[in-house]
Amino acid sequence: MPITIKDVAKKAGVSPSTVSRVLSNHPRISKETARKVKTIMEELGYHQNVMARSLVSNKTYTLGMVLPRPAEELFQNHFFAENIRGITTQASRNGYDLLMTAGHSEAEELTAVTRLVKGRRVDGIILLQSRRNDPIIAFLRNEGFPFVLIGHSEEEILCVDNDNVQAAFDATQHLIAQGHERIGFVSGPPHLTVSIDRLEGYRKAMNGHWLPMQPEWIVEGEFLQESGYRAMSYLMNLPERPTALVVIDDIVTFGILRGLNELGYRVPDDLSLVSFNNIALAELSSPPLSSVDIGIYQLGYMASQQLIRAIQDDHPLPLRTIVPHRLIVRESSLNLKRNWS
Amino acid sequence: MPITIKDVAKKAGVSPSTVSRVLSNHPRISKETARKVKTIMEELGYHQNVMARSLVSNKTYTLGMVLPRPAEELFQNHFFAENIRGITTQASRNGYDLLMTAGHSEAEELTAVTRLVKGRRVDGIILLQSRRNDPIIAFLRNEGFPFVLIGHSEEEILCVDNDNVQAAFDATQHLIAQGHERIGFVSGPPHLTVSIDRLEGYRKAMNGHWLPMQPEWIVEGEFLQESGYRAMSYLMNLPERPTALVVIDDIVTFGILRGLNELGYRVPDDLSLVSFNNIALAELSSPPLSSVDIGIYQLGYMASQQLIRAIQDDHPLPLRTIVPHRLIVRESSLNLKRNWS
DNA sequence: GCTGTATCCAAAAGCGCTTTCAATTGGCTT
DNA sequence: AAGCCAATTGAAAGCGCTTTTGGATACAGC
Repeated sequence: MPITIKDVAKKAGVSPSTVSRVLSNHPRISKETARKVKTIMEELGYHQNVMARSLVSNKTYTLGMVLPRPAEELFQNHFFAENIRGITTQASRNGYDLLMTAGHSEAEELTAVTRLVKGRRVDGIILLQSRRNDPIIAFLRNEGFPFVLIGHSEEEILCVDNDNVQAAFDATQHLIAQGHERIGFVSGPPHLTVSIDRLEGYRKAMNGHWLPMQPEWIVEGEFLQESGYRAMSYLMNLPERPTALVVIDDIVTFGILRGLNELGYRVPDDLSLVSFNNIALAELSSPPLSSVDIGIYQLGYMASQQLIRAIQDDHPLPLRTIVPHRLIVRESSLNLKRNWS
Repeated sequence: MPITIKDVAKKAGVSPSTVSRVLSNHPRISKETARKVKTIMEELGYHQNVMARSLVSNKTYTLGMVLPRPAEELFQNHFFAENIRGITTQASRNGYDLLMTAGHSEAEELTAVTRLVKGRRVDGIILLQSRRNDPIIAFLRNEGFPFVLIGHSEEEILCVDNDNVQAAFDATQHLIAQGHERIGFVSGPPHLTVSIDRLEGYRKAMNGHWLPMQPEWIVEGEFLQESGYRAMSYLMNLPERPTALVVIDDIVTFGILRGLNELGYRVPDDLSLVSFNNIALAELSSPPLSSVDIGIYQLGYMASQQLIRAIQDDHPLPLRTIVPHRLIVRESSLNLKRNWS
């Protein structure tokens, strides 16, 4: 039988309401009473029943999240783990926990979110991926329920994202600074905003330096190793091939790297490479990859923060939060002789 | 104002208790009434308030978990993501959700767990790592609160783990089958059970085939790339060096691989490698690594399952669940000429 | 016709907490 | 001394649900 505020109240010789007020640091309670009650709580080992509090206050101090379905494994894993870390850190700093639920199909995901929202299980929802016309977003908007999207959206919703145009611009700029003039771009699926934005950043940088852009230097693919492999063999067989590549994702670069290895080309001597996301592996590959760190931890951190703000005050927030990126230069894009220590 | 069972009851012309019974599929309710009530619930868009139910039934249908603090990044990320996937899949299949909370120090972790347990926030706890004399384990045992540990423990608690002796035996056996006789073992920190167990498996396999074991072929280190690098340079400088290695962790193998690369050795021709955990990267490296898949997803899955069983029925369960491993043979241990397709 | 026994449902208590409303006190003013 | 205000606390209602208890109805057996 757990200890309740009644037990504390009785022992302290006050009413349950007083104990409750002590719990929530109510201002109109005398210091003396507060201290006395707190002592008794310690003594009795009292702990607040969260459910009961939630029921009456209609607040759960919990953020909800639907587990993303397995997608591009490697990046996803890294992204997911880092992201969660950011989310929970900021959440727990504000007294919130994170509730996760799984959905193995789009329909199930919606059901799960509905259950969380309608069942008053959480105070807000964090969304990790958005599809076009996402029914979950539609549902949440319709309910007027607080939520934040980590990623890009055209819609008028709270979201946290990177400036991908600028990121690609920076990456390209870096290659240009290393003396490259023939720079290619290995993109992802062309309908994704991230592909579009990064391509634009690449274009901007190239144009800014009056560098020619051959259409055949721009290749589209998936976020897969194979895509990189294929792009590599295509590009290296061009009569006038690029000396450097900006690549949409580290995974794709691994494919390129593997292909180059097989063909006996060396990185960065024969081809310099810069890609995106700076997964842990980027540092471990040989040579280590230059990569744009998109601040995954911070994406989670900011999302959590913005969501909690949205929950707590009704002031309209700036809808879009941009998390800064950072180009991490490693050997794959350095115009130096390799220098293994 | 959300719709409650009272609203449903009124509209259906029954009492709230009847609605409640319909919700929980109480047997003593007529099919007809049940159908009628369910129709009304649909109509009104009723959803059960989870908090209220939890309050009275003293069940939350939630499992709790403390986020591991950042450790060996790469493996952790992979492990964590896969693990969570396993946990939530099985949990949601049983109508449970997963609540995560963060602790940035050991003390904070304990506080967090206390809050979950004493605040009746969750029905059980999943622990991801165990230290010697883990205060969290002590606390949970003391409370008699259901929990499961993913990993090894000497104590009499519910846990889910691999058979690491057998796994190492299999890995070594495989190398022997490939014709190797001089096989080394690159271990992890010597006080960890996982290191001890895997070393034992290696020994068993070697002894089983009457193969000599040089003490200098056994090297201890950390779960770090650098450890592999160092082990490699040590081993390759031995007068009688091994032709194959069993390595405690894929990350360590990456270090070995990098070192070998620098020195111009080739894998598997000059040195064959088998390691553990089969992280996503193992497949992507060149050459792809042979690795023992320890079934991370299933570790989570089983942990979730065992915990829910422990929560739901009081029957004593088998304390230890062993998740099967599987050796994935890739090029790093194949005694063939490399054959890139 | 009366009791027995199923079956189905309603009434009401209560889970542990917050919060409104009112009561009590002591110190000040007039 | 009466009145008033502020500060502090208590009583009680109620959040939405489950569950116990018992009432109503129907039908069988005596």
